[in-house]
Amino acid sequence: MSESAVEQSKLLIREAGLRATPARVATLNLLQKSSSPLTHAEVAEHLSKTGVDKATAFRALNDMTEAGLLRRTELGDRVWRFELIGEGEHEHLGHPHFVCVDCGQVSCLGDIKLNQRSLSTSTQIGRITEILLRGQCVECL
Amino acid sequence: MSESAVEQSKLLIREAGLRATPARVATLNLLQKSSSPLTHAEVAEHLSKTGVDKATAFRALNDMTEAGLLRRTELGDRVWRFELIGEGEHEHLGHPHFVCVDCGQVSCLGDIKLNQRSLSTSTQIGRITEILLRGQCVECL
DNA sequence: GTTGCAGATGCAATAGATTTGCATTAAGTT
DNA sequence: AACTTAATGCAAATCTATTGCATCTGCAAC
Ligand SMILES: [Mn+2]
Ligand SMILES: [Mn+2]
Ligand SMILES: [Zn+2]
Ligand SMILES: [Zn+2]
Repeated sequence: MSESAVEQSKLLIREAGLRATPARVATLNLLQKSSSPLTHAEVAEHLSKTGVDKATAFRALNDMTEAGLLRRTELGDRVWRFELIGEGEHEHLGHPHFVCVDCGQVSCLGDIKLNQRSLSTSTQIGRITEILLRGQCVECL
Repeated sequence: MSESAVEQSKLLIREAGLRATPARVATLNLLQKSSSPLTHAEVAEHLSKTGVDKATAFRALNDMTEAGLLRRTELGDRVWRFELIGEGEHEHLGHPHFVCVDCGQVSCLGDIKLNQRSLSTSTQIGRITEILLRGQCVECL
């Protein structure tokens, strides 16, 4: 992890109104490098190598989520996952995800849209802000 | 609950290879009348009125799910929900659901489809078997 | 560079949903 | 009616996440 990346994380954290502690900086940097959302356990295990308690890891994730730096979602396996909120992304309007029901692999998706007919159905239900797809990944087919 | 409905439930349960106990019959009949999937707690509370323990309610739901009578899904709020598998429905290929992130209301949806572009994206990911939409229901908008 | 203090952390205890062990009961068969 | 084995009741245990509290530390002000 480059020096500048650490400094940039510290800035982001402070801008969000939180103190830039080692646990938070490490968490943010870890999520920055990850291509899919990470669970509390995954982050906690990473941080534990530097002696950080899992309660602290969890609080780092929750606090940064409340502060608007991260997004927290539950993808159907009863475990919270956290990911960085991208530059242009709206805080509560995330991108779609895919979860493999066999191996548990999670993928972040780009531009998934409903067809016209489904869209009109959906407006009668309310405002859709999140799409989650589940199934079998190519590995597990 | 009509006599014939009870007898029909008993038959269904026995056909699935399970004993037709009062707890299971009551569970099946309750789910039959419900228009959206019910949680463990909701079913357990209903059954508790007739003296059924919640562990039994949980086992009734899990056992009938394993036996192929029910479908169990987690819609993002860390609680299992159960619904009858319809006549024509495939066991693992359910219908889409919508969950209101504000009030928690759950709706079963009919024919939600992805648009053509998203469909081709999805085949590169794997086989989609379930779609979950989240957002705000009309009540909460 | 030192100080002060609100915010952050460690550790253990707790919470909420679901599951499991085990002795006892009862469904379905003979 | 008796028998065999699945199902149940009750309590204890799991699993994931949260919280209380004493102690520590980031960082802003001297
Ligand atoms: Mn993502
Ligand atoms: Mn449904
Ligand atoms: Zn897979
Ligand atoms: Zn609502």
